[in-house]
Amino acid sequence: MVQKENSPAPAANARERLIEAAMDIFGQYGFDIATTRMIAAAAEVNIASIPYYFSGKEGLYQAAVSHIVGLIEERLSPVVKEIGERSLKGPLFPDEALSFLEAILGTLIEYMVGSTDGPRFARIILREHLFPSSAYDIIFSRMMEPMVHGISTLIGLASGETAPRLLKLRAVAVVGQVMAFRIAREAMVRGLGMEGYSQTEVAEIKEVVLEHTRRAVGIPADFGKQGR
Amino acid sequence: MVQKENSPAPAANARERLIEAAMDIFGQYGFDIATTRMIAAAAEVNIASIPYYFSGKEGLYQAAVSHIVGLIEERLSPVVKEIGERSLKGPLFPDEALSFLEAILGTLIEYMVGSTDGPRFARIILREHLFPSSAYDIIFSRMMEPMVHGISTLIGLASGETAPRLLKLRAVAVVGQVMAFRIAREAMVRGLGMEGYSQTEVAEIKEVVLEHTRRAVGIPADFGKQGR
DNA sequence: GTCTATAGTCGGATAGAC
DNA sequence: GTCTATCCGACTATAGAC
Repeated sequence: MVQKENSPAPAANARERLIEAAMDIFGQYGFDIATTRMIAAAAEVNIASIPYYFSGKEGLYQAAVSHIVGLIEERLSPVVKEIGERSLKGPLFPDEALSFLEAILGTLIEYMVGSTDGPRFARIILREHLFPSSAYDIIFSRMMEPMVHGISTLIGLASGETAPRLLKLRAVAVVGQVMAFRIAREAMVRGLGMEGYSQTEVAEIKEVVLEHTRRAVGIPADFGKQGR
Repeated sequence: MVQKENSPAPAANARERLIEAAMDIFGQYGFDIATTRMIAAAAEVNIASIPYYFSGKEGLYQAAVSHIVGLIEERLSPVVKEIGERSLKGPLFPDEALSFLEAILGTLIEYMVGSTDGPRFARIILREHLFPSSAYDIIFSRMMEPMVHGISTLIGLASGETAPRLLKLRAVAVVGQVMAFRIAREAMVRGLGMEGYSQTEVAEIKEVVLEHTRRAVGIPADFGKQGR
């Protein structure tokens, strides 16, 4: 697997390198400012590889979005799996549903707001919501739909609320709080005089969002012993 | 003020027409996809007028952003004015602060989520948060900073909370809920099978956000008679 | 102050050698 | 499968007539 020391450098596995670089560049600049030249340069791969492997810039973009969604699925999979296994043994108790909900939101915040790569990926996701492209289908069907469905179900189980529409609205509002801190990062950074969120800030954000969520869902502070 | 019926059509007040069209086109397509040709065509003005009046595409964009911020200021000005006048007579009571807060959020939701032009403008605002350009200063200093400051102050007065940092985080989370419904519009529309928000949906959204806000801020349901 | 014509730049995709 | 060279198209901005 060692590369030739000579100049041209064949750069094997160009496909993977391109996807990696594409997530980075598209995330940083957005679809239309990012150029295939930038991406090829970052991947240290020839520009012609892009139409070759992905039949164009747009194909590469879709592949990158798909990969990002995969990363998020991966992050959430432990909790999702746990919920699945627990559900086999019968319906969740409210306090269980609540702690699953908190686990999901916590993971989301840590990844989308806190980590170094998450925020860049979050930009792509959010951008697709503002200006949906052909890649939005991937985001909707593999990420937004399952997430809103899952969260509204958990809110229902935790709160006892049953109206599905109301639950969906609550779920969107709750997820929206998480996204707000990603979107408002710029304003927060200026207004609070930070330069990006540190671990402390992420912890504070998590605390506020989880507290709001518990309250919004109508769960009293002394919950946990009730409902059984 | 009547125009010549002849072909070339001089198109007076080109400046205003350009700003009007720019808000529309930039809002619909985003800065880089929107072209000066589109805007000039929509404004029924010659392309060369753009560098002439605004010294380029970017200058026109800034002018459009500034105008949008002005429109939002205008929408909120009645409440802001009322708060200012009331504040002269002494500090606000908690229930007064709450109802001002609700008025502001309600206006925001109606305009940014519900109305026909608001959502298009909201796209520009949100986009600037994801990919700040030279126009972000305008948005931050004339809109985000005052809004977060005002809302966190009102939350403080309504809830009795005093820690400024916590209040700011709460304010961002609360505003984030409003934005969530603009961002998630696409997903909501698909997931709930609507096509755009109707008046009914806007009312539901308003109800949910205001309810969450009251609860998040820690105001009991039977509030209003307390604190005096 | 508004227009036409054009210059100058750049990005994406293709052709074809290796 | 990777590379070089090149083409084509599109966009912004400028020059200069009216």
